[in-house]
Amino acid sequence: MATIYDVAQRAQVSPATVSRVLNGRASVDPDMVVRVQDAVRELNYRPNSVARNLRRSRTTLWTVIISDVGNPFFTAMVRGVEDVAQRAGYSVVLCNSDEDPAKEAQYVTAALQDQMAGVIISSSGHAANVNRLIEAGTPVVAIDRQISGANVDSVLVDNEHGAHMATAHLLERGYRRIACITGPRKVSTAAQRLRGYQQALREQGFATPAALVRYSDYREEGGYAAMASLLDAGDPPDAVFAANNLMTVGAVECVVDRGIAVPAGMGVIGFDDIPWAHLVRPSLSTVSQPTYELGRTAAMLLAERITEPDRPASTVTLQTTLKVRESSLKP
Amino acid sequence: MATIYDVAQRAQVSPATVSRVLNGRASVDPDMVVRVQDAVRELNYRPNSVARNLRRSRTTLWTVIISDVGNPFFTAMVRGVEDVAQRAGYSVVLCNSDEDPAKEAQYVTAALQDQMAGVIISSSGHAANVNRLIEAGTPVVAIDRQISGANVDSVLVDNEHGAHMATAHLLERGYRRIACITGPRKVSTAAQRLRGYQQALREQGFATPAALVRYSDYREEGGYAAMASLLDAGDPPDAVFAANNLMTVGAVECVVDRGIAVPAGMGVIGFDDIPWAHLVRPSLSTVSQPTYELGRTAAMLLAERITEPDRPASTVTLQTTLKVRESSLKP
DNA sequence: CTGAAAGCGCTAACAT
DNA sequence: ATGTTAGCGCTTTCAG
Repeated sequence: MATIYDVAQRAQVSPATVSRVLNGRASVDPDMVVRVQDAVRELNYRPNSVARNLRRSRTTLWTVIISDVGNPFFTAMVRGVEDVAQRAGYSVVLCNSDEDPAKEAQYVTAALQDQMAGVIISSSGHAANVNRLIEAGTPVVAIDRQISGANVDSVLVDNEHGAHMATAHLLERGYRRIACITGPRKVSTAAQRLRGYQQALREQGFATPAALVRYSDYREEGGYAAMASLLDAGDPPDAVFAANNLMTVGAVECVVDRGIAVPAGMGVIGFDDIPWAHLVRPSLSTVSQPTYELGRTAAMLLAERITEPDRPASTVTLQTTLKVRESSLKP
Repeated sequence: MATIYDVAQRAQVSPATVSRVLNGRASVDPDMVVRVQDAVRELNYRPNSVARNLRRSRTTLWTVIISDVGNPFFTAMVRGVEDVAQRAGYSVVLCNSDEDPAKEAQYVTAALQDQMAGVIISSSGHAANVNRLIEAGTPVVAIDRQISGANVDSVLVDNEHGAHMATAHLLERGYRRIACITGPRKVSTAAQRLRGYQQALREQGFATPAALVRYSDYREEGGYAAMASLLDAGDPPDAVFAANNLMTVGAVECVVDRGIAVPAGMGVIGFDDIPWAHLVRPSLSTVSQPTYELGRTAAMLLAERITEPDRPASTVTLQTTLKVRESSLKP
């Protein structure tokens, strides 16, 4: 690979001048500019960004830490991040923590070592990781999941409200024993969606027995198992609200396997869409999230924080929408 | 951030010794090892990998270039890559080319500038990009899509055979006017799957009229449009083979919108699974690919090429499986 | 406006 | 076995 010295030599100028031409930061004699550009072309010179990064002590890389690449919710979100990142001149390193705080910690360490320009994180719960980044001065944005005990830019959705809508809708349709399958205890969205569910029940004068609540893992298998456990317990539910898309799929599979009809024998509604929800029979009612927009917003917040490191942290909350399809329509 | 000099000073040794302890490359006096380790801990020292990379003139980053992050096929593949990469000490930068050769070229340029340790690419067709990498000495593995005119390690599936199985299955079930919706002309998988389809027809003595073939874009909307075009032409098909998962979904949507029954009025089979194919009604018959394994294999090949740059390029072809579900069962 | 020179933090000869 | 030293390729003062 040609270096900046090769270009300088060929263009009969100093390396400093080549650098100036390349970065357009200072004014350079037009003749020299042309000579440098010619030399760059002739040598097929591309600046070595590793050297540049070392010198500037920053990179043009963002780390995005999500908890499940297998979940279309996160990939759609990442798409939103990438589109903004690319436009702003950053590349995105995608990291999959698998809901494992240890893996998450590893990725945070890597982000620190690699001098990442910024981090967007959907944290599995512990504030410690995020605080390490903040202390090191790395710009961070929390996405999808709140981080208690860290003062950080955040992009969230109205989880409580969404869960409330879903539950109220089931009540309105005549379901009376409504169960809730929520996510891991440490994850903010799990707690908030559970709270929205409980509140909707209470408002209508219904009890919120713990027997109808299951904490699970936001995965398909977890949703299946939780549903099985609800059905095996005495006095099973007549409807279920599942706190994410994959668990909804798992729950439906379980219900189908048991030969229970949806929505007649069991009403189902889930938080977050799955692709092709409309092709599934019965089609799945959901609380729909602005997934792509979530990513875009986080990316914009990160870009802003990078240019203005000292402004106060802000939290953006996006709205969810109730999508009533067949699975929640009690005949 | 603490540097290696800070650690050296605190441990009363030279920076070189700290480096040796950290990298475990040479033998160091046990006492010093302990002193260094203590200093590292006390200063919370993490090596700056940008500096390390510059010095070693290589990084521990892989670039994975795929054509659609929104397609679960690619994300599952990436999961396979990541699992192997992480174990081998590499991080993965995921890049989304959106089937756009220009975007792909940008990412290749970035990979070159950033001194990426290796690249796994599902190319949109032009060998030029891949050749730039090879000429620069960057280890490359082609995944999912063949690159003609480049001598490169490749991991593929038996596209022709898979398409052949799908088409033969439709014939066997009694469908007689079978259409094919394939991918972009430049993409190797599109050509191969089309060829498998044609061959199966010819073997059974059927014609392969161009009127029953559509080139599309491997996207849901494209599948929908291609199906619409097939239905609007005179003498419409009684079955369709779609060359990827998203186009299958689009085709089914179109058929449903037109009020045609699947599989009675229209048989449908697709290449590559979609998640929850079994929940969709009618459930979709598919040619299933070992997606995760594809990623794993590519990653292993890349790791091997990095350690042995001069060995001859090899091509691994994985098998596909016919998954007969409801959508292809003519009553 | 331009060039010389100093380093960013680390590793790998080389010397001891 | 350990330390000294010279860069990796680039940007950015600082002089001129």
